[in-house]
Amino acid sequence: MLRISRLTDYATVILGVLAAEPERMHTATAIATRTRIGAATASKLLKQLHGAHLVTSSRGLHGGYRLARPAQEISAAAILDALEGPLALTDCAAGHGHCGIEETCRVGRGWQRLNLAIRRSLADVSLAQLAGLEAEPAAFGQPALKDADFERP
Amino acid sequence: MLRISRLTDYATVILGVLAAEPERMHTATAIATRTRIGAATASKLLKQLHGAHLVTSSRGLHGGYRLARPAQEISAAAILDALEGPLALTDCAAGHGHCGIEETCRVGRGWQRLNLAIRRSLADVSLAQLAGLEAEPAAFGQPALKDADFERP
DNA sequence: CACAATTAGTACTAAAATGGTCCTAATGAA
DNA sequence: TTCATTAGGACCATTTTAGTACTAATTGTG
Repeated sequence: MLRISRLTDYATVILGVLAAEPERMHTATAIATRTRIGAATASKLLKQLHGAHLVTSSRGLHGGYRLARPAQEISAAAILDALEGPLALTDCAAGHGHCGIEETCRVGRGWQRLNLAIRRSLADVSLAQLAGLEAEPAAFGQPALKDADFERP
Repeated sequence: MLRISRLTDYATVILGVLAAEPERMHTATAIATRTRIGAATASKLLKQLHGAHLVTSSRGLHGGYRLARPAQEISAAAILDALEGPLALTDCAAGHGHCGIEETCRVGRGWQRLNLAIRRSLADVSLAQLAGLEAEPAAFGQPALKDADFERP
């Protein structure tokens, strides 16, 4: 029910560990033991995060992973995108049209707007905040839902 | 990826049909043919919606379903709740503690806050808006994310 | 009353996503 | 060279999701 997958949750935990010591290299197994996530799973996640350019890697002895940029500059939306692909509340919202269902388009547009609103919320939260590393609350308070979202064309 | 299930989408379409003619009774099969959703599926969904008190039903000849309250008073959150249970972005957010994973609690709290923000967005959108029945945009613009959400205790 | 239309409830099945593991290759520092 | 390490697959078990089917209960109408 509108939940992120467990793997995405894990990934956030992993990123949190990396964010706590951004300068050091962290091996996949070290992270795995530290977070108590299965080694193979942690490794897979790190690979995905690397593919999404959220972490950098280096192989060989003394290799490992590191955050690609400061935790303040990694948004929850970016993490979601990396792990679960672009946010799309519904099939219709994902594009391709062709719902085959009458009236869906009307409803579908509604979901798409909600989509946008949620995405804004996600974009406004950084890894630093998610992981509880931020000392002070960031400059929030922008409406996630804007009037324009529900104006009729 | 943070998507509602297809059935929930269907349910919204069905509710949209009911909302378009709130005074009439609509039989499950009529709705099914009108929306091109499978009859058995539509019927199952209507039963669920009835269980959640979003529609009222009456059996027998000339029976059918009807919206339980005006479309303006049915929120997207209520629909989500009816079809997919209470919103919980992560397992941890759903309660029961015992993540077994170190550090998760810190991260988990972050997700919970996002949870709240998203839920606010969902609560602020009515079926009437989702289905495109609202003549004018509602009084939106309240921040879905509030500063307080990310203040550290 | 008897019938037909209609919802209620439950059980079942097929398909897809999810979570997790394992293996082999490539890499790079000591 | 050697060994710790990431890269990239393939693979499988489990759960969730979507959809169907069947039977019972209810109620207006002739």
